[in-house]
Amino acid sequence: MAGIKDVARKAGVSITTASRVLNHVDYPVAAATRRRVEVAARDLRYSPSALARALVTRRSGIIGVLVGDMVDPYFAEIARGVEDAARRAGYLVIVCNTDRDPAVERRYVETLSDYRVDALIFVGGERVGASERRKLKQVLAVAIKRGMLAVACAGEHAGLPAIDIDHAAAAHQMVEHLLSLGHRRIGFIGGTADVSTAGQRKAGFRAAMLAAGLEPTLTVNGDFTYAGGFEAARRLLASDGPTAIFAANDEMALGAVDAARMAGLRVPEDLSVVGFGNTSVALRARPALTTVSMPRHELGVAAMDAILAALESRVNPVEPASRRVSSPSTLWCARRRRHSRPEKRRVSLDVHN
Amino acid sequence: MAGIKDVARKAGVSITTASRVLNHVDYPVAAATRRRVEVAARDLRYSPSALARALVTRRSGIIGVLVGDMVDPYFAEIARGVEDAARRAGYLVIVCNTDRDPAVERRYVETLSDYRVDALIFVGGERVGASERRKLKQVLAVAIKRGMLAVACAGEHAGLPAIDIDHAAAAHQMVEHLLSLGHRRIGFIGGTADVSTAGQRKAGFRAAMLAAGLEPTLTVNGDFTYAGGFEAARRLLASDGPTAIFAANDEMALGAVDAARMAGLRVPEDLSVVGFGNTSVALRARPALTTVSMPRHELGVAAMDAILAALESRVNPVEPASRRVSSPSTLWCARRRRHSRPEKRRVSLDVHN
DNA sequence: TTGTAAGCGTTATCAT
DNA sequence: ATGATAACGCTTACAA
Repeated sequence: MAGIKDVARKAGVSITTASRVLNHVDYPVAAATRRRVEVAARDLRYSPSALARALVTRRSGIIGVLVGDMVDPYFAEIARGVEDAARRAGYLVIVCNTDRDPAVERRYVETLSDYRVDALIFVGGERVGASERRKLKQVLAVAIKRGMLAVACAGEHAGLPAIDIDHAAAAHQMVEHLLSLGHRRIGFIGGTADVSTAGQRKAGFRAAMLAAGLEPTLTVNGDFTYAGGFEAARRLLASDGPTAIFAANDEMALGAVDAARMAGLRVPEDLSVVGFGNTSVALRARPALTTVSMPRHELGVAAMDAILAALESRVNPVEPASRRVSSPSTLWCARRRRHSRPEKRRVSLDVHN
Repeated sequence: MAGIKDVARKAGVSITTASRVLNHVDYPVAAATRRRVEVAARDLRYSPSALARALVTRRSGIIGVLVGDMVDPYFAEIARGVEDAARRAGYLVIVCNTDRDPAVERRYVETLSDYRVDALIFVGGERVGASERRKLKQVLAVAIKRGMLAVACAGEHAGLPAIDIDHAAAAHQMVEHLLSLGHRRIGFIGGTADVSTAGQRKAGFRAAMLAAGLEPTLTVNGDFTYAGGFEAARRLLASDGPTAIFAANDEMALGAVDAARMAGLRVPEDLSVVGFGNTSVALRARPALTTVSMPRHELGVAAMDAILAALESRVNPVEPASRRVSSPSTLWCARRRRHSRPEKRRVSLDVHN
């Protein structure tokens, strides 16, 4: 394996000079010398040891991404965004599947720490309450104190600064959309209490209803599953017939659609059902679901960009300096009638601290 | 950041001794000394530099996985299998999205090579014909000569040994299944010619038909898309009505189903349609599609296991020694009639060279 | 413009 | 059972 030493020898220069030609594009080196080194490197198929380089520069050029499960498109799309942004900047991405297990997360954080990854990105909200969380936070705190960067993306995680859409604002928008369609009796199917984003969505729903002078009383909690949505909708429809149901995620919305049909209602003629997340399953449903679009790919890109910015300026992203990023969330509206165009509204994307 | 030096000092021993305690579990070290080192390491939160270690041991503990697009569940499931197996063995996985672009692949191979990853796993078949392929092969050849391991998984790639199901055998099985159902006029919708596995599937179809004394004349080529399957099926149905259609992938099979319905045929009563790949879209279709099950997760695991075995014995997986692995492919049969159980048949999984 | 030499944090080879 | 010390391949003051 040809090293820089070989290149230097073949070019008849010192290792230092070779290094300068190979790395610092701007460093003053005689044109002839530069040429010789470049030729030598090519001839020898010089492959710089990123390991050795990382050891001395204290920059590995590797980013660790922790996802629940990369097979889940939700995580995959975000991870892909991270990877795209990473590649553009010359970084590599290590993907870790944690299955949301805090113990696994902790072990990964330790290992990635050993590899001196430049940053950690936790994708998706954490499941709160687990006692293992404490250990994870500790390990993470140590890693961060040692200079490692870490952010959460699309969900809260270990109290890290988070790159996320504003779930409350997005939910707010969706309610306004329903209101503009003439709906007044709007039901809400929330998620489980242990997921922070679920609470934010519900808060947005309530705020929008109250702002319109309506009581947000028709709310039931689901568990993010199709079955949970089905059951929750059944309850909502039994009690006091809403004309629209807003589910905190698409899966539950789909369950609600079927529950409505089971109850003899036509969707969307008799009942409007909207979701959150614009997952592929929602788009393929018939009729397609109106849903809050989460720009997952862009969120991944934004997370990586935040890391990049911090890496370059050596500013910890925890600092207020880098709180805002640009990508918007949109409302993805299924065509309710022929010829109507999908509607889009902007919702700001923030870095929460 | 506490290094081994700090641990050694705090424990009052030499770096060598500290290293021995920390790594070689079996090396003879006085119990008391061992204890002191362990305590020191814990107190200092010693984080061994995997980089430094990799530099000297020439083993990075990192595996590079190249996929077309990690958002595609096809790739994601295989990559997840790789990651699962890697984690068990203490390896980390760098995931690279190539979008099947040979130029991107080449750059990734170079970069991963610089990072001295222990092995490369190319997931999914390559698109042949591109001129960039030559360069890729060259770069790869150099990397391999330098000791890097490389295999292909679920498709051929750069002539590398491949961990894959036997596509021809699987297709053969599927045809036999259709024959056992009484079908004689069986149509086949192939994939594009530039994908090697497509050719293998068609070969399996032909062989099975001929073995049954039937002429495999009803074959049309598609392009792996829903639309392609639709059009191909239209042609098949127009010419000479088959009672069953076997598509080289699920997407095309779905297109065929709709084409049949458009032609006034009931599926599966009037026409049986089967696919290949048991992708989620096939399983969610109504009625669910009978399809050849590709054990994607297991393929990923098998690929990683092959790498692991070679890594431990320092045997290049190209050698005939490690050609066979165990996981089987199965035929996933949708329930055609009530109460009938999904049927499973085994198809061997081989490492092709 | 170029070179010398001191690390970066480990492991590994000899000694003792 | 334990310890110097030389690599590993590179970057980077500091000189010249």
